[in-house]
Amino acid sequence: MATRIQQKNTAAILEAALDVFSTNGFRGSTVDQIARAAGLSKPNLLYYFPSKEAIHTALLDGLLEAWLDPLRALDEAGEPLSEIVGYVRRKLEMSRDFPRESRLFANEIIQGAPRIAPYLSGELKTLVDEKSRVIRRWVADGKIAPVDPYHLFFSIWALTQHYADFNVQVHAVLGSEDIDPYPDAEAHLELMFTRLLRP
Amino acid sequence: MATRIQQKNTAAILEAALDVFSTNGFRGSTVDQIARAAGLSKPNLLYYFPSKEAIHTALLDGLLEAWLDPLRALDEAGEPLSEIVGYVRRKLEMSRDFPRESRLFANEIIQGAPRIAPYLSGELKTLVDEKSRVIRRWVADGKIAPVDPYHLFFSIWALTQHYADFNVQVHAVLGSEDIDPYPDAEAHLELMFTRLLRP
Amino acid sequence: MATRIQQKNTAAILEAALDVFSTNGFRGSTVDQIARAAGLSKPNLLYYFPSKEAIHTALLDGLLEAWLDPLRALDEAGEPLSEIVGYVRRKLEMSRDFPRESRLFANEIIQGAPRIAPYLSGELKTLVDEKSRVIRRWVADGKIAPVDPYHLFFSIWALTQHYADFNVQVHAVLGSEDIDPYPDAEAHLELMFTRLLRP
Amino acid sequence: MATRIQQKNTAAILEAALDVFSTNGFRGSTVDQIARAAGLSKPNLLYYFPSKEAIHTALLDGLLEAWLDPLRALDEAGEPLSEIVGYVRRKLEMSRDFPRESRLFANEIIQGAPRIAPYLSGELKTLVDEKSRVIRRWVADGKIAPVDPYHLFFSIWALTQHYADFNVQVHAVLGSEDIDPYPDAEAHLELMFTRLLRP
DNA sequence: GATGAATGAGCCTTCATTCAT
DNA sequence: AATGAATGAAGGCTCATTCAT
Repeated sequence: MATRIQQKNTAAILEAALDVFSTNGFRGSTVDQIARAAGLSKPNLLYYFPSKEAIHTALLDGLLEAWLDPLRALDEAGEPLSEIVGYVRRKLEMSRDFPRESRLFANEIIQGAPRIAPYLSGELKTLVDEKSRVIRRWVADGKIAPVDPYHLFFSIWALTQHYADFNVQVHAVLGSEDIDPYPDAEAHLELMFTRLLRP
Repeated sequence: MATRIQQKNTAAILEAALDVFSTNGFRGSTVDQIARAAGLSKPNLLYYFPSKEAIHTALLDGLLEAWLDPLRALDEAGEPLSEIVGYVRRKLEMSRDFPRESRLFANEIIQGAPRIAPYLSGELKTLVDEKSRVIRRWVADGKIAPVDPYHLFFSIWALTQHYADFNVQVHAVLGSEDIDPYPDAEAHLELMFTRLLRP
Repeated sequence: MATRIQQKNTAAILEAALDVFSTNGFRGSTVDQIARAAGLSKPNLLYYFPSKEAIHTALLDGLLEAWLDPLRALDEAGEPLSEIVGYVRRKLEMSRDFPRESRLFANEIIQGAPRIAPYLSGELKTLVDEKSRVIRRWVADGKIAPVDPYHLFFSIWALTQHYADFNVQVHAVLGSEDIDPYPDAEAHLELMFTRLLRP
Repeated sequence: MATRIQQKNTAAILEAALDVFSTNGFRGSTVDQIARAAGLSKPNLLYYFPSKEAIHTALLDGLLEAWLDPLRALDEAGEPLSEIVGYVRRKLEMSRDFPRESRLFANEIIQGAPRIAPYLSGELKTLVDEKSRVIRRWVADGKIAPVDPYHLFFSIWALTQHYADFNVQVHAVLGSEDIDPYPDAEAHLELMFTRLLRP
């Protein structure tokens, strides 16, 4: 059972590591950076996690655990269009509220998914296949316009995660750090998917 | 004036570096890796480029130079919808034909654009602003449905680059390395933007 | 006065340390290994012994104390040949019953005796010199064949300790872990020294 | 093909490493020590050998290669007693001329032979078994006194290597660093084996 | 007596870069 | 134009020891 201090420090480390890993990638990050950000000495940090890799793994594990929740919530029994738009909205909220997690994930994928390949073709694919069947049924039933479910999901992921992963570019184009792009993004994405899918 | 050998080696280095940097990121790549991939010794490589950073910069400079071409080609005088869909198609082709360049760019942006921030708020923003005015005019003229030009561009970038940057995930979901996602992707994206923009 | 627990823990530490030091050497052993083997936490172990070095010293002190007993027992008044063969037998029994102690000692000597040099040229040499005089007297009296006492002792130590120190090699050559080499060893050594010394 | 400098530095490293490893054991030795002893910087040393382990392995490989030569030379066709005494003499010469190699080997064996166990039950045992058959034949033919060949070899190894491995103790007992124990040792060992084996 | 927490020093190794040829 | 040799500066990790409770 973890003591108070353990909980506090473990949390501080993961928080710091998320910051560091998500902006610098795994190899670009140093244990020292993380330790400093967590307010610990390097050996003290390694007292809680056996290695740099272990911290990264812990972070990814925690992330992947929650990563699919928005998709899981897509309900076959619901109204098709609003179910899908709801999924888009939830994904966009995740980008807004957990941009570092999104970048951590993006870093992994772009670099060839060395650590999470099994997850992609395992859990992820299984769930996507399951929900794809739902989409196909809705299409077959004429409840939404015909669409390739896989590419539908790719669209949703691409469009929502973009606001987290490419956030620097988004702000550069919008012309200011202070503009919150999410309200407009939400309206825009809702429009896109509504137009695409309305039967 | 560059000799034949100089040209050949410089090209080999940039080709090798693109491979290495795009999959490992800047810090994750070593000069040794690049030298080996280029078939040169490490000191010889550094005879052509003064530093690791310089190779990376050269690569980015070359990339950014061409990066905006598809957007530049968007012609105010053309037919609005097919101009935009044409832009989407060109960007998607770039993802298909130059996925490493796309990942190189993505790596930079995700990591906070330390080296290309000026480009983003300079050249890029200028061009985007210019083309945004075109979009707005088309909207004002009733030639396309109302849309926020910035978020329109974000959509195009997100959707097209996704197939290059997240290619590992795309293939994992599709279930095979051998499937070419681009034909379906093109149809899907064309549909999306047509539905979105048709007045 | 040491409590029951103190005695128990001190003993457990020394027992564990003997195990660890004798197979890994001083530098090759870690306090953690010893603590784990003793069933104690690291700080608790250091409550009983102030340092790693102190444990090692305690072990060596205890060992050296008993190390010379077999030689001390060599009795001038006894029958020369059987006195010497008796000494050989006792040393061989020590190898059989206390192989770890033998390896601890061997490790020290091989590495230049950094910690026990004084003992070697002190206690050990004094006793060896004393017993050498006995041997020389027996030779002079024609009770055993002429032999250099120093090299006689070297022979005895080398031959008997070999079965403890090189035990891995002995078993590899004999072809099995399960063979007990000591009965044959004893016969062999008795033969060697009898043949050597019989007048 | 190795250049002049390579040969020189590789040799210097192995020489230095032999010194350091044979007195401190593997774990007790640091790359820094070896580098300093070889007159190189630490990274420069690692330019020649990829790791500390590799240096150690190179040393052991070279050693084991030559380690069995004296035994291989034991000739079935020769005069039995002088063949065996000749073997003893050659082993003793190796102790005198290559004491560090002997201690390197001893360190390995005492610590459980983690790196050379295969050698012991492979090459070594094979050769020992072969030569044991020779010994047994000589015994059967009445050319030497009955003796267990395995324990005969153990005796030879123990007695000869002792002068290298326990050399500190030998000198402490003899009372001076300046005494050369080998002449007396040779006479003593010759006597031992002659008495033991003369039919 | 005992333990969770912490750390300074050190160790092996990597790497971008420089030097000499 | 090319390469073998060399190095300073880090980086990940270990470890004996100390601190606080």
